[in-house]
Amino acid sequence: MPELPEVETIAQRLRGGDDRPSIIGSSISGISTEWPRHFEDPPYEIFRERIQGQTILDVGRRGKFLVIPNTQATMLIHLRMSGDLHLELSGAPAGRFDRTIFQLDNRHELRFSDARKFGRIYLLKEPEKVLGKLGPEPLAPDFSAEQLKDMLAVKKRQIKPLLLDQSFIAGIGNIYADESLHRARIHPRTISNTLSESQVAALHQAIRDSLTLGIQNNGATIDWVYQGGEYQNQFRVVQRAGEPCPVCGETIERIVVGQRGTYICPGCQPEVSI
DNA sequence: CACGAGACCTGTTCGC
DNA sequence: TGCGAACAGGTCTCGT
Repeated sequence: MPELPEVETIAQRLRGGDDRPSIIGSSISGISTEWPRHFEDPPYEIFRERIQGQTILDVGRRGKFLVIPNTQATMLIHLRMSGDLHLELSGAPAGRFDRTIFQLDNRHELRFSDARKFGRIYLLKEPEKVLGKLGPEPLAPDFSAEQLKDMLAVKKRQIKPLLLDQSFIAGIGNIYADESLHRARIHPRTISNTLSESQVAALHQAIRDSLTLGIQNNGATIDWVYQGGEYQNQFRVVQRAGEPCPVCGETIERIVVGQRGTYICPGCQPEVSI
């Protein structure tokens, strides 16, 4: 489910306000899991001991990680493909895929729902050990087209898989990569260091626009996994194979790039022959 | 360094 | 209706 806008939406929801309870300020009284492999570092039994009694101080986001500092350390949660986090009253009926549950001292539970069990949880004194491997935040005010140009220039990779590389730039996933490349009129197989300066500027703008729109729409709901987002209604190419491109009218195609399903408009995004 | 294949998991949807 | 194949918003590791 989650790319940057979806994770940002979840972080905002967990911060509460607006009739919604917050996890900030509550303490974790216990945890339970049916999938101990959620716990990457430290392993479950140690995690369980260390998290006991910790007070949650904040909920933030870095790339696709939820960043949850507490009294003694920082918890990181990565939702991978099918994860979701939601706050429920203790005793509320369990969801089908609720696999790890944090009991809070405010009569609520933080539930990690994860159909495919790919999600991972960390509790680290030094979260930079994990977060430090991430590339820049695409929505940071100081992330400039100039910086992107320099980053692209030193790589010789297909642009789409490069955008999906979290050490290159953080937070972009399959959907926002496709939407961004369509907005920027760039074919996903274009080699990064062959992009013109104007293409790079367009890509920079397109990435920020699509991510911002995603956040403004509470993310995208595509299938049964994640609910509550509306951005899917504004997709230009994703999941629209066979439909006319909203920009030029050509028929949208689904291809495969870097082993990922990829949507393009062949009119707007001509493949550059090398 | 760059890339493809295969793993990790389970659920839904598609095609015959 | 039934059944296997294909597909899914992510990332890691291995081999070339």
